[in-house]
This record gives sequence, C-alpha cells and structure tokens, in this order.
Amino acid sequence: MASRTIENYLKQLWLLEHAVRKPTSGAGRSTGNFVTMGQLSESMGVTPGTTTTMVKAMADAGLARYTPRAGVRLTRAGEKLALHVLRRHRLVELFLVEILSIDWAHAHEEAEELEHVISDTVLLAIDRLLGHPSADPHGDPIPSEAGMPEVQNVSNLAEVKGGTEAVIVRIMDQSREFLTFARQNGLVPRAAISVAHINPGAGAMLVHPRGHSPVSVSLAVAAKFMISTKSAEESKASHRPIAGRRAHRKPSREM
Amino acid sequence: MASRTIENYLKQLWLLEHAVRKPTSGAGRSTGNFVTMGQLSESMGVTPGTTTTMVKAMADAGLARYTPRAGVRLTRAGEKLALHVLRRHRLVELFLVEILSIDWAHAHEEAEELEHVISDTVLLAIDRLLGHPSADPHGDPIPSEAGMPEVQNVSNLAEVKGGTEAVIVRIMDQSREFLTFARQNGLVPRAAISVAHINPGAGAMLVHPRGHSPVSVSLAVAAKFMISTKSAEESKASHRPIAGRRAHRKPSREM
DNA sequence: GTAATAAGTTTGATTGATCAAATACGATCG
DNA sequence: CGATCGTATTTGATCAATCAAACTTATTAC
Repeated sequence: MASRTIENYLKQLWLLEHAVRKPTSGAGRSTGNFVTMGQLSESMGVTPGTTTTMVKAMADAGLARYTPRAGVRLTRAGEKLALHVLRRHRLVELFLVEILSIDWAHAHEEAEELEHVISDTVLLAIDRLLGHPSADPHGDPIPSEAGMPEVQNVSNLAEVKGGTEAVIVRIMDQSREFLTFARQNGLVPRAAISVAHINPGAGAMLVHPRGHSPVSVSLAVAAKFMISTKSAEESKASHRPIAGRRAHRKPSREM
Repeated sequence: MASRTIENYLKQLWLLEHAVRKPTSGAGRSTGNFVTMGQLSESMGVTPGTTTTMVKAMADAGLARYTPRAGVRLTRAGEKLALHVLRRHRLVELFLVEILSIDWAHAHEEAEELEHVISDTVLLAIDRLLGHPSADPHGDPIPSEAGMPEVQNVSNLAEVKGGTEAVIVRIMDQSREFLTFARQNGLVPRAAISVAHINPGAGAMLVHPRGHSPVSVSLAVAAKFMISTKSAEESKASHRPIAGRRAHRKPSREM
C-alpha cells in the first residue's frame, strides 16, 4: 500500500488536476490536467527537488505518468487511490461534524490525519451510520467506491434564469465570514432554493431559500454557490440540509 | 511531541512494567518494574539492537531511565505520555465497538492506528459521547487525564466468600471461546453478580449474574474474572453492562 | 540570437527507524 | 577460576522523506 506521504501526494495531485483554472484562461473545469512540479511542491509545502523525487517514485509505482519539465498526471490506478483517500477524508470530515459535533474547520485538520488510518471496515461503518451521504459539510462530493460521481446538472447560481428551482450542492468559498453569512441565510448545502428574480442592471438577484426569508445577493456572491437544478437522483437523495453547527474557521485549503 | 514509534514503545513499556509476573514468582501485580531489552524487543517485534537504540533515545528525551545491561523504566513524564496513549487506545476501542458496531477483536487493531492520530478535541468528544466510561470492552480501565485510576477493592472471583455481591470489572482471558462463554452467561464487565455458594471439594462455585441464570464455574475459570466488591464509586457509575455484541476473535495481545 | 530569468532536476547530506552481524558482558556450571 | 552461553550493545548499512544548493533547460526580452 502507498505510504501516508504518497497518499497525500496522490490526493493533492487529484485536486490540482481537477481544480478550476484561472478565470482569465477561460472558465469551466478541466479533467485530468497536467500538473507542474511548481504547483505540486507549492501545495504540498515541500521543496521542488523533493517533489521531483516523489513524483518519479510515484511514476515507478505506476501511480502517475511523469514527463520531465512538462508535468505529471495520475494514471488510472493513481486516480483510484487518490479518490479512495478523498472518500475517507470527506466521510470522516462529515462524521466528525455530524456525530462528534466537531467544529467544521477543525474537522478538516483532523480528517487530514484520520484519512490515512481508517480501514475499510470502519469506513463502511461510518458510511452506514451517516446514511451513505453524497457530500461532505462543504458540499464537496464524496467519491463512491467506484469513483468520483459524475456531477450532472451543476451550474453556479449566477448563471441561472429567474424562477429557477434548485438545490445548493456546494459552496466554493470556505472563508469563515462567507460561511457564516451563508448559514445565517439558509444557503447551505442541500438547501432547496428558488430564484425569485434577477436584476442584471443592479448586478444582483433575489434568492429564496425554502424556510428562510428571501435574500438579495450580488452576482459575484451567487457565483460562489454551485447548484443542481432538479434531477432524478436529487429527488431520491436525502434533503435534510447539513452544515452549520457552531462557528467555522477558515480551512487551510480547499478539499 | 513523541513520534508514533516512540508512543508505541512508551505504551508497551508501561504495559510490561505493570504486567502480572509469572505465577511462580508470587501472584499480585507490580508497579513500575524494570523491563529488560529482551522483553521490550520481543513484544515490539523488533531486533534487540533497535530496542537499545530507541531506549537510549527515550532516555535522552527524558521519557525513560535506562541502565545498560540492567533494563529500562519510564520516568514520570514517560508514564504520563504512555497513559495518554493508553487512554486514547481504550476510548477509541470502546467507541468503535459501541458506536460503530465494529467487531471487538478488529477494534483492537484499528485502535492501534487511531490512538496516534486522535486529537484532544476528538478524544474529548468521544469521551463525552460515551458518557465518560471507566473501562474498555474488556474491562481494562481507561486512564483519566490525571493518570491511571487506582484500582481499589479488586480481587478475583476465585478468592471470594460465599454470598458476596460484586461487579465484574475485567476479564483476563481474551480468547474468543472464553469471551463467548462469558457473554452467553451474562458474565460481562459491569455486570452485577452474587456468589450463591462455593463447593471447595468440587473446586467450583455457583455464580448468579443479575438477570441471568446461575452458572457453575470452576475456580480456575472464576480466577479469570476480576471483580469489585461494592464501593462508593461503583454505586455512582453507570451499571449498564457493556461488551458483547457479535462474536469476538482473539486479540493479538492484551491491552 | 544571445542574455537573463524562471522553472525544474541533480547531488550530497540529514533524520528516524530499522536490520544483520560482530562484539562485549556477566552469570552459571563444572 | 575459567569456559560457555545467553543477553545486550555496537557498528555499518538501508530505506523513506526531506532540504539546500548547485546545475540544467526552456522561455521570454531585447
């Protein structure tokens, strides 16, 4: 099995491969991009030399494909492992928040350690206890054993027509202030909302979260909410809104 | 902070220091005995040379006192750390069995890993969720933050007078068969029992676990149960018997 | 088209944990 | 008392992960 360290490189690599690119270079998300040594060493907090060494080791182990001076990308096998780590991380994170009432931000750090020592048996038990959830407290999707679920019908709230009914699936800003605002207004993952109307002139829209008062949000803010507009899967899944117990601090990085 | 490895040495050292000695050299338990390199390397599964090296490192760190060719023993600081590891281990073990319904034997192995990555925050949450338990599924006492509780009024069931009322606190045989027998007859940690009568001639006694049928056990078997005969603490503590869900396999070693 | 700069790779060293094998003690037996 | 035997310690090596610093390649800048 991959060492703790390798698991972390794999996870980080997957996240970087699937990160949204700079707004300037065209919106939208990419799948399986090359990652440069610089990006990887930066986000792993190690020197570039170390990264080169580790990436070569991963390539030797068949977990990544490495082209010197060009970059690295996960192989099928590497991706599978990476997603398994991510699954453990996100399930544990949700578990900590839901079952142990651990603070959201703190849960992230804990999960960072726990993700490497949770056996399949325990993972299964946690998954069962939580009712096979599909997202962690941030709305980040939890990969299944089979892999990362294809996220269908997901767009961001800023691109939607007036009158749209939707469910918030993910919050892309994890700063404490933003999460606090979002929670106070019922804009949490799994919450059902409807878009009352849009005022492009004012650059704002009126959003109505079910069970809460309508809120006016700027389009910039709306862009931070990923939403799903009605689908067969969604209707089946649990709609109990998660998230939001006590105050949440800013996590070190997205996950 | 001590590394994972050092934590394991500390824990093992504490267990060896407090292990019951060979029956031949007089019964009873000892506190803070010298441990030989042989014992330690044996139980850690490493070569003696490694043990010498590690023990010297621990001595340098002020965690142990080491006399070459004589043995090693924990310092106050070392014992404190060791007990903290043991506390995490046993709380986690109970948590896995009680909350996640993990098989008893499996729980031990899981806890072996988890004990090193559980933060104080999570530990506290687990402790609260479990209602501040004082023993793990085997009845092994869970050290408090202050240290290992002084186990008072504890004797073994074979040494008791007829008519005694007692509570089982610990089972010293962790073989699967024995645990199965014990559980089926209500002889689990925290169960209240009374000794109906003793038949020294037959080498057996009749034990009556509350809520179960009386069982006749040999004195040899009785000796495997550690019991507590009524005390102020006991009466206050929760009396819900723990242990005993599904079948339990034999753990690799006592803990 | 060379020079400067940014990014990536190599090299040599370090740290923690380990082993195998050589060596040193010290107790016991004759 | 000295040879023997079991236990303990040393020594030299290895492996994973890392860093610092030297070196190499591209890519832009002029």
